[in-house]
Amino acid sequence: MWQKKQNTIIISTLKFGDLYFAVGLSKKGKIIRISLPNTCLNDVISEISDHHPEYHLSDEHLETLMKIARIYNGENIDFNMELLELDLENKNHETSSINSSFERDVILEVAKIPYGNIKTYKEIAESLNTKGYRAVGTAIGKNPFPIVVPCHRVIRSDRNVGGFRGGTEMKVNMLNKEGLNIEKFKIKFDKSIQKK
DNA sequence: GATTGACGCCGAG
DNA sequence: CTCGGCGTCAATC
Repeated sequence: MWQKKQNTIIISTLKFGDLYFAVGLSKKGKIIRISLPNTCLNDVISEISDHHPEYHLSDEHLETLMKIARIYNGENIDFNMELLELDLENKNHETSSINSSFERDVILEVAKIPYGNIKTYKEIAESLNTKGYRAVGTAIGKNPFPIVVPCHRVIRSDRNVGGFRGGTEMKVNMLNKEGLNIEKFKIKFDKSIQKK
């Protein structure tokens, strides 16, 4: 006689090539967290379950997972941002993914960066009218929706690629697949510099 | 309060 | 070019 927990989430996984992908969704069907790909299935699951301990596995949402995998592999595909849980209302709820309006504003700003383009942490900060460049970096570091919200397209002002949760290697690989030239972790001059 | 960041800038070597 | 040191600000302890 257990009770059905409202906070239980659904985790779906997909193996694409030799990498596993995972996505966590609320009962409402909104995406609350996306994991970075990994060769270890347990790792991609715990990347989500660490934040949402009560879950059950499902093999639904394969379409969503396929899209994520293809974007990761450098394809330019549309992703419906409406699928992401960006509300702050369930702050104390298990099914919230974003913790503050600051984080939300940062995520929304990063989401605007088009395929194959880059923006600096400083530029993101400036469009939010703050000088808290590091705070912006920290918020981006917590991005619950990597790949889909393209935090891999945010680099440092000195043109170094900067940090990445999944390791700098992964960030460089993703940018390469989107057509950017990188040498010694620095972005080389290319077409995408003429943004704005 | 004090410390910690996926940062930025400037000045010294 | 690389380093330190300091500015700055949100989150965390």
